[in-house]
Amino acid sequence: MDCPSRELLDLIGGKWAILILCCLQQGPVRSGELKRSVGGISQKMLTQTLRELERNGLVHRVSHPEVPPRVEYSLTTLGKSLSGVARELEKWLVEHYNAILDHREKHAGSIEDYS
Amino acid sequence: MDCPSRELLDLIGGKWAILILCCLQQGPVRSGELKRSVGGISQKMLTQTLRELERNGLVHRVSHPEVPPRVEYSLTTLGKSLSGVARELEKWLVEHYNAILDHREKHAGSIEDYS
DNA sequence: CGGAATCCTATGGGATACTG
DNA sequence: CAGTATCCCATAGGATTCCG
Repeated sequence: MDCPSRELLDLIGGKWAILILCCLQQGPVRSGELKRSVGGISQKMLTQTLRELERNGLVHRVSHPEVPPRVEYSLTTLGKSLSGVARELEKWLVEHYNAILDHREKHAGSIEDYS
Repeated sequence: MDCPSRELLDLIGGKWAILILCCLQQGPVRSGELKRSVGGISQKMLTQTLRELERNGLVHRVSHPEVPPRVEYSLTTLGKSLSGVARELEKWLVEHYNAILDHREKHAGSIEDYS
């Protein structure tokens, strides 16, 4: 079974990629601010995830040769189009999240209770 | 930063969930056949993922009281609607996958090469 | 045949300290 | 300030075996 969706999930399925993409939707953001606005992300994962996004052409990195250093990240065209997809995901979830929660509750404990 | 997309990824971000949902799109499939048609999945992950999908109301499980046992899985209404979202993901990916691959190649080795 | 129960490893990800 | 380098752990997931 080959299902391209899987590939996409490899791109954005990590714990932080989507959050970062969301944070970049408003325009260029510099590293430190990005870290704060994502919230809870470690320095390591911030860099690592950004490198990955960069490698896939979703995020653009600009390093200003100043001191102290200043680095800004922004979405590429490709990244913007992907964040559009992310909004589709959001949309689906907010529409159906209650249904999921409801089902979980009904299912809590019982095994014989199908819907 | 809260981004509902993340929640959805928790639902289907695993290694197998999407594949299973795809395999169920054609209609009810029994366990063994599902395992074969997914390909490469272990017994453990098959059951585990199905239980999770079931728990979230995406998949429906019917056990026929026969011997040898026969169990069939199918998509619920919710599951079907989700697999629709999956197709959106697919669509995006097939449209942009080459762009991603191209970018990766250009990026291979160079760090200073932005797009 | 469908699945539960173990055991085990690979790795995603966190905390921390150090550099330019 | 931005990033790298370690160290460490929790857990996702694979292989295998046993049960109705």
